[in-house]
Amino acid sequence: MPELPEVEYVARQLREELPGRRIVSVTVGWPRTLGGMEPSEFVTRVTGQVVGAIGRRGKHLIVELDGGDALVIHRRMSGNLIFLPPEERDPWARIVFGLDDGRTLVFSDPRKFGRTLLVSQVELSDLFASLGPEPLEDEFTAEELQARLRGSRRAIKAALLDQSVVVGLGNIYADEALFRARIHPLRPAASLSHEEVAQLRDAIRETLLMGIEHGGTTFGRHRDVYDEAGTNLDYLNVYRRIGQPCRVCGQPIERVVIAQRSSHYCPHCQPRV
DNA sequence: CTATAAACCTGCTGGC
DNA sequence: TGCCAGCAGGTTTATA
Repeated sequence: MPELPEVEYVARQLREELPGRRIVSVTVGWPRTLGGMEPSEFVTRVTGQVVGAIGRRGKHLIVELDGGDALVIHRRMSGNLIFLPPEERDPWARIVFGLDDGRTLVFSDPRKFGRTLLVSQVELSDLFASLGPEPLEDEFTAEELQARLRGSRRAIKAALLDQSVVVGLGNIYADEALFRARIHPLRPAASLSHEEVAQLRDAIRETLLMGIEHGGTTFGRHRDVYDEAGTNLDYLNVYRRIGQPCRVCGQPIERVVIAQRSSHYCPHCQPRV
């Protein structure tokens, strides 16, 4: 579920809560969430650590620990990081962190696709080695994007989902950005003019910023750390609006499958030519 | 390089 | 009401 806006929103919240807090207990409810590390090693290396800076790279949330290691959390499809109210239990708790202020932070993940990895600094950079530019940073220019699309004949939608082209976009925001740029999702990536790439670059940034502003898109399970849903669903133009009238021209929104994912677009505003 | 399918998992919705 | 098919915010790996 979570794409860049949902991860960034939660990162900002954790930045207000976690730095300086000591992790006093760790419980592993689903070992595979650790991505191969033995639960005993994870618990040993995390327990007693003091949280440092909170970061984000693409859809990965980074929690620095004072010993030099870092927790890298990827929520994948259904994961949430939530402060669990006292005396409440979460049926989907995969990892539970007890803090020195008495609170409990839970990695809650019904579908179990999410990952909470403990990595050294070296492992961290290896993990991110093949990731593309951050779309909200200055490095993400139209020239940079065009360079990464050059020579690619696959559908632009598929290219936008590829985290080595640009990080942070998922199925919702890729569709929304293409609508905002008025580009059909099946257009071959390298067929976009420089003008169109420039529009797309701007559209990506605006779409993501809007998502962050609204606390992310919730149509299913996305919640922030206080268990609140985001409101960005109300502002979407095409995603999950099949058959409904385009907010710009009134034509019904259509669906096509690209890279095994539902893609939503307006046939009038986003011409195939 | 590109495309496609399957795998990893559980839960919700809609149709009959 | 009950059951089943289909679908869901992501990523990796295998196969053609």
